[in-house]
Amino acid sequence: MRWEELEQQPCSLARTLSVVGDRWTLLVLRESFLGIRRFDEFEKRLGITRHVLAERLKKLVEAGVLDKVAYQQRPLREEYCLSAKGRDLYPAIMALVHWGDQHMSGAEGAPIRHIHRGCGQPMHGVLVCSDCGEPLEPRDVQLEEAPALKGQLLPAHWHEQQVLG
Amino acid sequence: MRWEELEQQPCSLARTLSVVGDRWTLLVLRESFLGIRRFDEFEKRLGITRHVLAERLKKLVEAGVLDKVAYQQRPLREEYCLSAKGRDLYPAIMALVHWGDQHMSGAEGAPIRHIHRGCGQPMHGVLVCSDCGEPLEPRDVQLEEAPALKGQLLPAHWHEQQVLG
DNA sequence: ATAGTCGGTTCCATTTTGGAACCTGTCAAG
DNA sequence: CTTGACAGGTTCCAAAATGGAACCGACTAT
Repeated sequence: MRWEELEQQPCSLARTLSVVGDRWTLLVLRESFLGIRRFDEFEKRLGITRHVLAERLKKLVEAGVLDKVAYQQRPLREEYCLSAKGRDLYPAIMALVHWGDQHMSGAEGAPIRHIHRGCGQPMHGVLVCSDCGEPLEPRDVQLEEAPALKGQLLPAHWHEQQVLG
Repeated sequence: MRWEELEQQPCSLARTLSVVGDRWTLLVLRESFLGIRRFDEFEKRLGITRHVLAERLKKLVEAGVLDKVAYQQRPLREEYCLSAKGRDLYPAIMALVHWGDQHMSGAEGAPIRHIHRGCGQPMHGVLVCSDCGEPLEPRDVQLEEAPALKGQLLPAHWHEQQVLG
């Protein structure tokens, strides 16, 4: 499988990774969530090369994750703003950040604390079932292939295994 | 910034990406969550080259995300099992999958449906506040740099902006 | 003796990245 | 009216990562 094929794969993870699955893209989006919108600000804050930054921004715009919006004419200057589709990546980014907080922090603890304005407390994101609200454990989630893909996605005998923690 | 420096950065997202932030690693972990454990199974199901697969598995073992466990002697054969640290990536992977389900599915809908065994319903993961249980919106989360890093992580005037959706 | 299995390693051509220099409009200062 | 600065790129080359295929080593099965 090569990279261009990822988007075509019948797997939502692969399809997501075809948009955000590389080294720099998620860091660009982190900056977007912090309010960074301009080329040179991304460049300064990330230390990314201009070449790669231009390419990533272009891809994110093509994917509809960022919108290119003019903020002045003469000379034309545009900035990159999160679209609704881009903002929907927030849970994924928070989940990755929380894993880093848990498993990759030194003795000093997490670099950034998150305070929920609703309740005023330090917090982290917890993934729960959209139906019953219980925290999700891998073992509690049963997978069902879409009818058209029966037998193509899950390993043989998947239903007999208790593999997920 | 080059890639080896990522792990050293005072940012939990960058640190997480130093482990799982490349094209193939998350797909390897997807297979792990489906119960795949052996080299040749990863290879067959992913279409990854043996070269890259060997390197990714080695990195994941070094990072403590997978454990290398012998399943036979003579000849020694080992398989790669998710550790607790690896299983903690489940929320992040589910969040990425859900984004793909929402934004990258064609007319046929999501390739895989998730049923919560607890409540028996089709569901997806929702990220909620660990303290009050409300769904998380970017605008509701206030960021505070750790004392030692004051002024180094957030953009100037971050607190004056309403940027996040 | 021969073939097959599993888990790799080696080699080379192609792609992607890092790093620096250069380009294009526009304004502002000297 | 020349010089410099600024924002947002593009171009070029060397270095690193990847894809693809072949090879290897320890064993087992026929």
